[in-house]
Amino acid sequence: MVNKKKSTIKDIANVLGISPSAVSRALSDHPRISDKTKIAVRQVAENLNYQPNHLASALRKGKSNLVGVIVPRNNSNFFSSVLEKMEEVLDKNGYQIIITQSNESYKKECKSIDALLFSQVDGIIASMANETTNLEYYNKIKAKGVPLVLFDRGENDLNVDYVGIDDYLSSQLVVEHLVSQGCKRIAHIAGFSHTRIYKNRIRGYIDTLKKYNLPFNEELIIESNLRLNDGRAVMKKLLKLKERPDAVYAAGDYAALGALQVMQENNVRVPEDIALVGFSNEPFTSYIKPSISTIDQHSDKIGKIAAEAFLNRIKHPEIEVKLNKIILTPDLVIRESSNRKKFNN
Amino acid sequence: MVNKKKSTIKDIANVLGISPSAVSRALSDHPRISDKTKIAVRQVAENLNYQPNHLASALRKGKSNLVGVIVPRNNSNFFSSVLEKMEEVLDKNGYQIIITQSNESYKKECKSIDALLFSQVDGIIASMANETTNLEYYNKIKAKGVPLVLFDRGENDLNVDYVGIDDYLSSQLVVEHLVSQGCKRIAHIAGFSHTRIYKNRIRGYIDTLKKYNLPFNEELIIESNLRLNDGRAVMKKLLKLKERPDAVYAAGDYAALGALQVMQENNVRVPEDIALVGFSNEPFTSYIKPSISTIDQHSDKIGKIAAEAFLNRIKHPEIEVKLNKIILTPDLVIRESSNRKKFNN
DNA sequence: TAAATTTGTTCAAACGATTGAACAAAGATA
DNA sequence: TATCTTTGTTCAATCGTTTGAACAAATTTA
Repeated sequence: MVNKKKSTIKDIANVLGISPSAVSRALSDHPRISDKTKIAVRQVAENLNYQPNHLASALRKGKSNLVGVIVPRNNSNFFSSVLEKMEEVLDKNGYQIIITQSNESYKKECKSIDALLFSQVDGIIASMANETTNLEYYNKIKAKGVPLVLFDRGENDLNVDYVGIDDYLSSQLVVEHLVSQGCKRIAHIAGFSHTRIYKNRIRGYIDTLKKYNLPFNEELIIESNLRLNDGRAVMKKLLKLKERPDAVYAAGDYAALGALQVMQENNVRVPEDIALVGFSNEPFTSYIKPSISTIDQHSDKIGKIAAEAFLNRIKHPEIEVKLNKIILTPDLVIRESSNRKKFNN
Repeated sequence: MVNKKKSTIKDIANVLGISPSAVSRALSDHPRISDKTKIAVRQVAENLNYQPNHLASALRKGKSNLVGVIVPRNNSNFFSSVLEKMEEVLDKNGYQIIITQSNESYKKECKSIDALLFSQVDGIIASMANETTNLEYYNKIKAKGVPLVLFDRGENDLNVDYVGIDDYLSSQLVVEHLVSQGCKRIAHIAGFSHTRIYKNRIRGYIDTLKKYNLPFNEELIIESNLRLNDGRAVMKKLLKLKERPDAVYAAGDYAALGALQVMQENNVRVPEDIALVGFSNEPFTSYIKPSISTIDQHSDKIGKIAAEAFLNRIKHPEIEVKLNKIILTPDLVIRESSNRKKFNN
């Protein structure tokens, strides 16, 4: 018969006839405790199947060793890859992750923040929902003195640590590549410009067009939620233009996929008639025919750096919290959907 | 200047000149507290930006309102969809989820279990790693008296609640469908048979072949990890057989995709030369050309039912823990990769 | 040998919320 | 008016661990 009652530090103390504090110190390897006692305590702890009560120590120590992470959705490879790396780094430092999903909803995001603060997390690492424009809730985190790190989707106004890639440069890489493939009328399936990262991608797109003296055309840039169906809808509009584009740059891979489907349904050859580039390097972009060129965001690095930024804040609480941006350089992955010259590699 | 010190029940008591216990009862709407006091307490709590300390109440009450979830990986749509629904149901009942990933590794799974028990979770909902055959760690959960619910990947020997689909029936549906399409030599890219679900899929496959008097051929069934590259490798082997199969049933969508790639690279027409069916209804199966027929596992229902099974255990701890299987009926989603007759719908 | 230091341990007060029991005041009942 | 209930609150213990301070015993130093 298994004993279901959880054993405590007190039980160990009773067995050995010493005080609970001695046991506590023995378990945490306090220098003032004799080796003899330490060994005995560890032995008894093992026998009693002792499991320290995290709640009690967290309460006493004022820290839970829990880190809350908020992601818009975790079914994209980008986020699950970021999370995996984050977990790895934090785990090594004795922290555990609580993951919550905002599902791109502002309301859900607020609930997540409340839930995390309620759980007494020692910090929050978040990527903001698309919908979020009101920063009140994020300021609540700061007001509580809980370290906050943003990644991918962040807002400068919050003045906290941020990790992401250079979105402006990403667009520049994409447009320059398309230009090198001979494209002259480049359309952009954009994200909503109220979100900083999408605004930057739009800016990069427009500026680079100008740099190459290509006409910037209002009708070639359409903002959307970047889901598969948004990509489809936008592409249909683009195909209806009197003058079709000869390249499409989508600010998200799912939108790019939707666009590709519509092009294939309309017998548009990719990349010969219209070249296509996506964004995020979701795995499926390499699976399908034609494979889709895209921007790689270094998800593993982002996860690692965000976790380290948090750890740094914890280690040096004296350093004033201020905007501290870490911007990674994106990689353009050239695949079939935009490769007209057929490189030999 | 924002006050970063977190306010406690005591602070509220001080402001109002009442005792902390009165405040505690007021906040939990105790009938013996006057409405006047309740209103005043809520008012002050609001003003002080009071956030209850979950650790303290959890410690006192002996329950954390945390549920640990272990998934092999959360980058598949199946698991993220299960998780989403689980979270929804548990959230409504005041529980929060801590997600950990085993990455299909037994060692990581043990670490996850320890971490969750350490966090004093009130229960664990898990889908076992492929690698796991030793149930010692899962028994540890039971020994601690922590409710355990398994989903998708589970073991009967643990004698706990289990939610999953009927794997045997899934194979039956697939094989019958392929037979109806005129296929006679059906290969199976199988998962490792030491895992119960894959064993059942294999059994269903073999039995249904027999039912239709089709020859069962050892060389047509190959076990693997079911990743994309495994699918590729197995398909290459199958194509090298003197007598090629005319249908391939893969026990996972990624393996099916790998197989599809290899077939396309070898100019095998799908479904005309070889029909293909996958398993799990990952979104990409509907995106690609040809779209892949697959088995839908009702991920949302699984998430919901698993969460409810946990809640039920909590509500009725007196009921003896025993094997309680809930088996859902799978749906076969017929798409282009196996549809030779071209239905008109 | 007395005083100072080191070593190993215990004591008791925290951490913040909850809760059974106690109790005074107000209202109802006899 | 005396007694019983009800109402609204306080007291004090508790959950399991941590930690500053105290202290006795052993060891070193003067």
